[in-house]
Amino acid sequence: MPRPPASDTASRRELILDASEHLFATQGFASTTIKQIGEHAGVNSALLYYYFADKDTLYREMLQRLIRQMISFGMGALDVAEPPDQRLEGFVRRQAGFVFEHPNLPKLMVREMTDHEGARAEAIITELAATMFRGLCELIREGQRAKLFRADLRPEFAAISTISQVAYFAIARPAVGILLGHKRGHLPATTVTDFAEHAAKFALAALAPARSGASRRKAS
Amino acid sequence: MPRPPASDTASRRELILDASEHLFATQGFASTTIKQIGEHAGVNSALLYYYFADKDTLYREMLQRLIRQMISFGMGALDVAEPPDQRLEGFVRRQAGFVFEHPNLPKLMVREMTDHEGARAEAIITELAATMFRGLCELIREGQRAKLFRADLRPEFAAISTISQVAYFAIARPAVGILLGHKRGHLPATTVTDFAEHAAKFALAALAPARSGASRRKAS
DNA sequence: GTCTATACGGGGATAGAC
DNA sequence: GTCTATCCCCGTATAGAC
Repeated sequence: MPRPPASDTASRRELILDASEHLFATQGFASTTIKQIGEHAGVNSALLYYYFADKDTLYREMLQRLIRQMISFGMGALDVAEPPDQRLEGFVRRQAGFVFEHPNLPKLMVREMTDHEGARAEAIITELAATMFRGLCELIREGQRAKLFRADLRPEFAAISTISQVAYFAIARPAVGILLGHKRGHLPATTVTDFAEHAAKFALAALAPARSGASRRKAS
Repeated sequence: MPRPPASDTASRRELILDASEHLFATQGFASTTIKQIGEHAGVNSALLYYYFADKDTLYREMLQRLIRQMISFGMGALDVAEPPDQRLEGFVRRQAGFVFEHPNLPKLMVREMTDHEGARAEAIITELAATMFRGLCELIREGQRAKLFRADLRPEFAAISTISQVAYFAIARPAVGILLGHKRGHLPATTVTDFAEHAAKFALAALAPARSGASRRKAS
């Protein structure tokens, strides 16, 4: 029974995926070398070719693993029994939580877009469209039917605007720090949570009916 | 495709910058080779080393040229004699116009963020912060003082939320196409302009006072 | 399964002719 | 200023020992 040393519970394969996720995210596909990944994972670089056909296959498997995680996490905020406005607020918070706990995700997604026009991630994005994005659009439609949200916004566009705030903040984080007047690279942790709260509020305000008769609890 | 043989007007140097802008934006720094740039520019690749010290210097000069263009363009929407809400709407439209006419810009900015945490673009982003971003924040503050905008949003955060919509749409364009249910890569041109209009409306709705009636806000 | 050693090609950069 | 030719490193991927 081939058992790795007690120190690493994770299989070598998982270690390789972990290391490649980090390196591909921070350096990009082309700049990351097989040898670097092996070094980071603590295995010999030739071993990568035992588990994965080539560099590209390794990349795809890594990406798929990560996005699956995000989808299951994001759906958790949509599948709850709460009114649409609360669910939307919860979704934005949850999006922020995930993105800032997994900074690799926005980086990798963005690289996909710019490097290949999303070609390598098409299947995954389609999955995303059918689950999380569709759920968010439905939520907005539901709020519109309930007169909680204004009806003169296209739900899909409103969904993109909602998502975009936290997504952009995460992607452009280094620039955001500078824009907000901080020293390079060091954005206080409170700013991040503050912005998540702001983003939820901003989206809800934009969606609120022009005549603000509708119920706005939030008496905290 | 290579440019036509050196038309007298554009210097070889400019041709090289043009080609590198396109290639760095679409392929990234590491994946773009000196030889490709030379080919695209219609000059011999060794000539790049006559005009630029090395690949990195070429990259920086290219980036600086592009961002200067954007700043001067963006400021045009802020320096007009109109009420804040109209100026904000104009700004978003102009941002969209520039970004979709210069698709290289969002790609390069995003690469900067992910590749080097913005390190190579720090000076330029600082410039951006001091001009365009500051202008946008001022605009929002002015609207707040004039009671046109709600006062319980941090101007800097509201500015980021405003910018983020179009920026994210441009960055994630391939994914956005899929999310909206189109065939891969082919987002109708009308969708782009429609979204720009939506983004301006969304931001103005979010900034609109909750209800001008005398309801006093709780201090939070 | 995991390692050592190496082939093979490609890319950045330089020398030097014109 | 612009080109031809070339050096040399480094990265992917494979062969094969253990």
